[in-house]
Amino acid sequence: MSLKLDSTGNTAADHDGSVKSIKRHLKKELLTLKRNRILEEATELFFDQGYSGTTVDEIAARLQVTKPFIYSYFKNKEAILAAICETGISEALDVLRAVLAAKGSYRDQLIQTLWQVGDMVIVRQPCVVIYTREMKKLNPDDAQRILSKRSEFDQRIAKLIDDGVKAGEFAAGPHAMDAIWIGGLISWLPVWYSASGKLSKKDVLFGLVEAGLKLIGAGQLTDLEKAGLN
Amino acid sequence: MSLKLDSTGNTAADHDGSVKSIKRHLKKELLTLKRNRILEEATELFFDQGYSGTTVDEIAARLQVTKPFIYSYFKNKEAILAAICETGISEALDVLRAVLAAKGSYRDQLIQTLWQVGDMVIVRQPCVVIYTREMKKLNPDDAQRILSKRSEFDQRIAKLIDDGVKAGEFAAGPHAMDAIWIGGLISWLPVWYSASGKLSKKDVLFGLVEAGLKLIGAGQLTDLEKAGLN
DNA sequence: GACAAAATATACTCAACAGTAGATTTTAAT
DNA sequence: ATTAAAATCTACTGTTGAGTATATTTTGTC
Repeated sequence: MSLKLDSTGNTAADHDGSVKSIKRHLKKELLTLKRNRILEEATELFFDQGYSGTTVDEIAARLQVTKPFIYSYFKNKEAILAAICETGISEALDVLRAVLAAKGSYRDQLIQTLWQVGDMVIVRQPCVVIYTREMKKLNPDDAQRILSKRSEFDQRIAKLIDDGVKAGEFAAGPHAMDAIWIGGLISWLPVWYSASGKLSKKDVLFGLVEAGLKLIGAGQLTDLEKAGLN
Repeated sequence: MSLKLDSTGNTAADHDGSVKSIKRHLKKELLTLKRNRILEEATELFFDQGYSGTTVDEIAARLQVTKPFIYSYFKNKEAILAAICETGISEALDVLRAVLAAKGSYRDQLIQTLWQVGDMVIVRQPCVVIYTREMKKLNPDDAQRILSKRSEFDQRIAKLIDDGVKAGEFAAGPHAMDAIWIGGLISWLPVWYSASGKLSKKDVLFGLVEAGLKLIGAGQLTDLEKAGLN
């Protein structure tokens, strides 16, 4: 039958015979909703069973739908994987851009970056884990596109550190690898988070920010700064 | 034809018609050698392409051998995976036991543990990575056996910390999670190591030891201690 | 309510791959 | 040299799963 949508039901409908444009709009929304539901279920399955260990039929079954349905939204199985992998990177990049666009000291920008991106990574944990695990199974085009976003991320962090050093906010010294280390810290957050199992998201994020600051020699997190993070 | 052995050739043969027991012995050695070569190639392939992404025929081809050959050494594909996964844990446990058996202060034992186990983990990188990636594909029996070794590892570390605290060598306080954190540090070493790509094994190991010491509040690594590590 | 178009399902194809039965070669001892 | 046993291969089976051609249902429009 029809695709199993979110538990929110959404029986809502503006029933008057209103203009086409509205209907078109609704339709488009429906399409992306369905696409997203496919990605949600696929993400959960890939996360639990791995990419190769998951069949397209399984994804379909979860949605109470059949295989060709999936194939009308994605060219092939690998396209689903690519979409999932891209989600994590894209959102991280969006968050980073937003943080860097806001004004503030470099120190503040770094703190915010770690906190916000860290938060996003924890929330999108499965995407990030799937990406690191299954990267090698992407076709070259997808791999390239995603990798270039990943590079932009690293470069922006490197520039932030560089600017901060020039402005005298961070300790001078060789920072060549720091951006990579910070990227690493963030990437491995999901593992730390789920491995410990007991720490709250907030605690983990505070830990991340403090580690990041130590890494580039920007000192401890002050109580005031702590209070500013929610 | 015959199994492609190590590049060392090994045409050596004590040619005299010596006693059976020697021949028997040689034969047994050959068997384990072959088994190990299968594991070596499988490890490389699983590491690069994942477990599901690797066929038994591929493993056979690498050894210039056929599939039934493999199946005469392993019950099935999953048994190969289990053997690989077990290698990492078993060797880590061996190293840990040896370190803990040697006398020395608790502080020294911790330093040695981190250094030696860390070294082993870097060397056996692929096994460790494969284990963390493919764990879920093991059958319950294998998973249980391996997990119990993993537990013994964690418990011994926990005990080391505990003893060290009681002896006043480590800072008192809640250490409930520290063993897990240390286990985590060690587990993620391969990723840090290969991700950075530029750091030497030694540098990474020094970093590990220092992180471990900080974690349990045992202070910095002294120059003397550094000198003692090779 | 009829009809075109869109959405979704049924029922298949084809290839890849784990695992095996039985033939063939190699080894080692007499 | 002969022969039994061990080692290894050839050639197969059965299944699974990605991807698709075609039928059916649903939706929207007149």
